[in-house]
Amino acid sequence: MRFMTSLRFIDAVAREKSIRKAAEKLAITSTALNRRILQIEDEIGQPLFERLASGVRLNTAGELFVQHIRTQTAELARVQSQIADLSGIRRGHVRIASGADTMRYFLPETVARYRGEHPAVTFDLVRQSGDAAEQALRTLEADLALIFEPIKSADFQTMATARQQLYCMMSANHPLAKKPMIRLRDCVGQPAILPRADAGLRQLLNVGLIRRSVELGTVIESNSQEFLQNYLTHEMVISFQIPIAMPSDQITAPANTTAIVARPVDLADVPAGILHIGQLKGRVLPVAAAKFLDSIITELGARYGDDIDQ
Amino acid sequence: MRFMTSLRFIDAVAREKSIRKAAEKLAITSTALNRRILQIEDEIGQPLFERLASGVRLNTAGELFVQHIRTQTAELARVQSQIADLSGIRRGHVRIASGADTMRYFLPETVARYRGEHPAVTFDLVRQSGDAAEQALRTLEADLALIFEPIKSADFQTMATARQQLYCMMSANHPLAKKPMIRLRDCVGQPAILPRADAGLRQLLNVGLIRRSVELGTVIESNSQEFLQNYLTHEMVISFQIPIAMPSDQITAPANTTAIVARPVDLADVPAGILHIGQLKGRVLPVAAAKFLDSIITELGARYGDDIDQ
DNA sequence: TAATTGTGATGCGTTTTTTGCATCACATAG
DNA sequence: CTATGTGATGCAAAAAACGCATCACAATTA
Repeated sequence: MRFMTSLRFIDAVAREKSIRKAAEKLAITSTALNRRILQIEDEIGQPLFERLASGVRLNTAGELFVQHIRTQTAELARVQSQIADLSGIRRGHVRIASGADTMRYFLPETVARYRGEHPAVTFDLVRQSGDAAEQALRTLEADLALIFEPIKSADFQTMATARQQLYCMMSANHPLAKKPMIRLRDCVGQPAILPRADAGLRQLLNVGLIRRSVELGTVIESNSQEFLQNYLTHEMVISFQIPIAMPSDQITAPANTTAIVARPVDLADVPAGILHIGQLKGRVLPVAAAKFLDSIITELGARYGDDIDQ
Repeated sequence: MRFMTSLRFIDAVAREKSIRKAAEKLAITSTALNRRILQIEDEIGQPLFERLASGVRLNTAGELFVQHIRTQTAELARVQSQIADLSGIRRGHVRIASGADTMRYFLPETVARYRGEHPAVTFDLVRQSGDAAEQALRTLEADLALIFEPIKSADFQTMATARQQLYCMMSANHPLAKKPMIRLRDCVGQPAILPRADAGLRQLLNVGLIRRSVELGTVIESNSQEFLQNYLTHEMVISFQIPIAMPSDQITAPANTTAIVARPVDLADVPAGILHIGQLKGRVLPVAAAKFLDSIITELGARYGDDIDQ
């Protein structure tokens, strides 16, 4: 959209905090970009940026204006999506910010099913921490966020939730694999490989560990789900996971049929965590995003039945 | 604002329903305007207008897009107003749609007082019927509307009301001027000069006349308050008015001290009408408009005390 | 029926705006 | 003090927007 160019540029400068850096990203010269900014500032009647030796920074007026730019951009996307929807084929672009949990199996499957019905809809899937995902909603870089546990922002509007019980993951040969249900006291001193502290799962687990005064032998911390999962085949360690991040056969499989097994952790030790699916409060989503949200809710319903909530 | 040009142009074409007519109003050639529209349509990916032999008309996509343009324009004005407000001096522009009643004395006085405090704020005051005023709010051509009686649209958000008793106006020599309170039966067959049917006052009066089975000798109808008022000095006729449309001395003055006198109509015959002050539902007003609304409410409170409501 | 009027679309030369290069002025870090 | 980064600015080239003349089409009028 040509008429949005100047606004897009200002947003870019605000994000980069530097005209030259933003210019490079936008593939224009800094002079052209600088002039566009000066022109808008002239039209507004006062500067939007403070000029520092290290670059630029939004002043109060700039904050207001950039906020306006972002909502306007999102609104335009919504209207375009709505217009495209008139022609029958659903078009559009859906931007999702989510933790790693749902990126493994849930989102690939759900997105694939949706794209099967609406091939003209494209997706952005950004894996990030819960805090970052909430921030992405606020800056309108994302339409939807899927966050496992704690929701911190009052701007987050939960559209659906799913209760997720904690599971203990280990090699099928692991002694604990014989137990159908894991108590935290069984894990005392067990070598463990855990997600990093910014993951909702880790925070949930920590609460349980403190409550039961259990200490694990944490040998590795990683924010890579792939690493956590694959490491289990190489060393006798335990890990933890929630169902939505596990392939469907792993939960139900009896011992010794798969290399890695999952055993539920007693809810008395660690209560079920909540996976929140939501958007920015008060925002009207583009058609494609709204429909995909329906799709997510349907899929959660099919998987977890009573454990989901709208 | 330069980046709004194309959008403003499209809005103009939508209103004029003709590219050439809009071009004339915008002081450009029809070719330039036509090309801008074609360009936007190209970017959107589908036409916004139907081309007819008599001009153009918005299609469904166009309706959506123009709605977006109008809200964005209003939003931009709000943000600009907010930014200007940062610098201390309150700037901005307030657009008011109102019936004739408040245009006589109330708005001139209230606007003057407000501009005394905030000289940088400018005003548009459009006198129109209640229906037209509601329409102006919807198309975002007005920020505030003052409407005496019936509110028809669900999009109208009442921010304040003032009860207004009907008054009978006449020359001080008129026989009815001797009565301190007018009953409708006193008016049977009286030559009267009334506002036209689209005025809220007329509708209110009609209900009373029908209920009491009274017929007036309606000799003149006019939508000009000036005419109604001034005609009373030339012929022995009665007219009707609400307090807000009368100079302050006319209500209280005893007979024979002014040429024209006002006498209240018994509330048992004609109930008090409601003056509604409101905005488009859900809209966030620019700073200047919001503050002026406060000013209106304050002024109403000072004049009518208990008879106002928020 | 034919002429006229009014509509939006388009080719082309002109004007205006935007862009990029080179450079300046300034602040900060080494 | 020098080196390196920043945003601002003069000037010429490139790009976009504009206006004129004209076309094609439809509706209205004679």
